[in-house]
Amino acid sequence: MADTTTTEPGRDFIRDIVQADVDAGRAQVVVTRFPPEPNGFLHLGHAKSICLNFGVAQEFGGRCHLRFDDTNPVKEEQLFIDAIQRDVEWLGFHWGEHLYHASDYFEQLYRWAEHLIRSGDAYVDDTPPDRMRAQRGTLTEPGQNSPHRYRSVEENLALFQDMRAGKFANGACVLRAKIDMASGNMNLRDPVLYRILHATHPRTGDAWCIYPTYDFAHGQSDAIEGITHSVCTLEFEDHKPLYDWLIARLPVPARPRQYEFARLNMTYTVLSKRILTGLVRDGHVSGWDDPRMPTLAGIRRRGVPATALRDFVARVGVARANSVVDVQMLDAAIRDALNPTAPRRMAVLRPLKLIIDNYPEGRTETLEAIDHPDDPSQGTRPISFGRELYVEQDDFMENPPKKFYRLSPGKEVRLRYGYYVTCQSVEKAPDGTVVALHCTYDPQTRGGNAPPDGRKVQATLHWLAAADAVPAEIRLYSHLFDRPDPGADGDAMAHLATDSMEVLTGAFVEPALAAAPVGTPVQFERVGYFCADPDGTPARPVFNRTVGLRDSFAKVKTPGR
RNA sequence: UGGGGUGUCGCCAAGCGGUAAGGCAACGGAUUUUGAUUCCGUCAUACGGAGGUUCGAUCCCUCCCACCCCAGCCA
Repeated sequence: MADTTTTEPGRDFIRDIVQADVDAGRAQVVVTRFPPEPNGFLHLGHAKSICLNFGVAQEFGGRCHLRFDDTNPVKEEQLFIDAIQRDVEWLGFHWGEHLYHASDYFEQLYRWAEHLIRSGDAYVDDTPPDRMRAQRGTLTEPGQNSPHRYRSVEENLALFQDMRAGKFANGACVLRAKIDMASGNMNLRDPVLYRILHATHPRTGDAWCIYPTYDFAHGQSDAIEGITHSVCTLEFEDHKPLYDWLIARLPVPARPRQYEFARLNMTYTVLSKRILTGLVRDGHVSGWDDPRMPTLAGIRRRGVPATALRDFVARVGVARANSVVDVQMLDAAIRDALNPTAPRRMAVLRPLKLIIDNYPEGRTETLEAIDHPDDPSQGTRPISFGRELYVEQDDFMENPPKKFYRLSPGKEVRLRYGYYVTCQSVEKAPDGTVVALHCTYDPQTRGGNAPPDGRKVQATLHWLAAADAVPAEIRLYSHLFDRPDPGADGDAMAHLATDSMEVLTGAFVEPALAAAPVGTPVQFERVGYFCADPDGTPARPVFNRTVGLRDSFAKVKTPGR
């Protein structure tokens, strides 16, 4: 079970900063953290952050904490807390003893809030939300001070205690930092530090009815844990002055620093928790782990190994420029991870009966197939051959165009590990559809070897003996959205693809695949990488297509594009 | 004349004053019992634009342009 990163971590500006801090002695041990809010499942964007935070800690011999940023009980659930832990571990990272929750610090944060009140840096404001918004000003106009900005310390302390004691309804008042209502940075216009939320928290239950905001919880939690490098995405850049403002005024045990990098965006994909939540809620997908979802759970179920994801993230790199990564980069990383190890098997997705007229009726024989062309140590397996076989519908054309190498009337091809066969005639249904191919085989080509006369064929096809092929359901997935930039016009849902999943119910696979363990990758020769889905049974396995093989013939079929 | 960022090949991305890495994609060609893999080769006189400093600038300065983020008691 080799589960090591295949691509060495690249160098990036974050690692340069950490290196410089280590070299200059500013950081004895490097401590980072991955701080998800448990309000949904982790997706590819989180994978980038996880690989960065855990990766940096690993490379510098430090540690990375998993910390749940659970400061908003109305959106958070235990279900998500569990899923997040499962996904981080699956990705290959371990927090050891360092599992934390912002909610672990609620009491400490409360005391620090009082500290701010005592130093005159925070006040309780009972201005109604809409009025507060008006007073905040706009991007180009300064805000106005709240009439409650200069309450006495005693009054603020009493009010804040009353907030905690549950004497007020939701929204009745908040605790605000007293900074600068005219600041060009909106985050400094007396930001809210605490709000009243009479809601049950997944961990603290009903112990609290006031909760710290992200701004008040995050930096202080970092400080408590001794985080040296607090790495987050670009949109928090404007929060850094506030982060620093709070750290500077509170008796915190450490002085963490925040650094920002660009979040991951990918073509034909949406990495917005809001939209992903909607897809699940409205039943557009089967769940958070639907194989089409860009969630780690979905990607895992699709059959993508964690190594591929780590490699992908390494290939993408870390920078500060907003960018959109081509999904094909992910596909390439997946193929590169799977190709060297995935055992080869044969499966016919859209079967077409092939009858070998000169093959003795009732006879069957056992042939030998190689499990991996580049890795002899994987060995071989027996496969059965008979008079009636299945081949892929795509591998036959009655009137083939110029560069079609596969079967057509009069054409000879090789059946992989089988024999050379030549198509002699076509059997059609009354409506004209081809129902079977009648062929002859050359007994001298057993195993697929060239005959004594050295005759060559242009194509080698995969096939299955009709006698023991196992019926299977195969699910082919493609992009959930039908345009490269689904969110560009602000309505991603309008670009939900209608054909993102194709279910093939009449497929067949090798007998050995009936018992394929769920999630284990296998290559269906000439088709792609697949893995068994938990929906299947030994009698009727279900396979997910992880990713197709590169197909240069597709370009011949549909040039341009 | 709000604040904060970013602009290097079709897509990512190195580069940190000395004359444009790498990956993906694409395109040739070789090998091939997967039109796969592998292997060889091609693919930025050019770094958003205009000035300037310098022997020399993608890297420094000035101005301009474009795009992204911020007006939640979300994170």
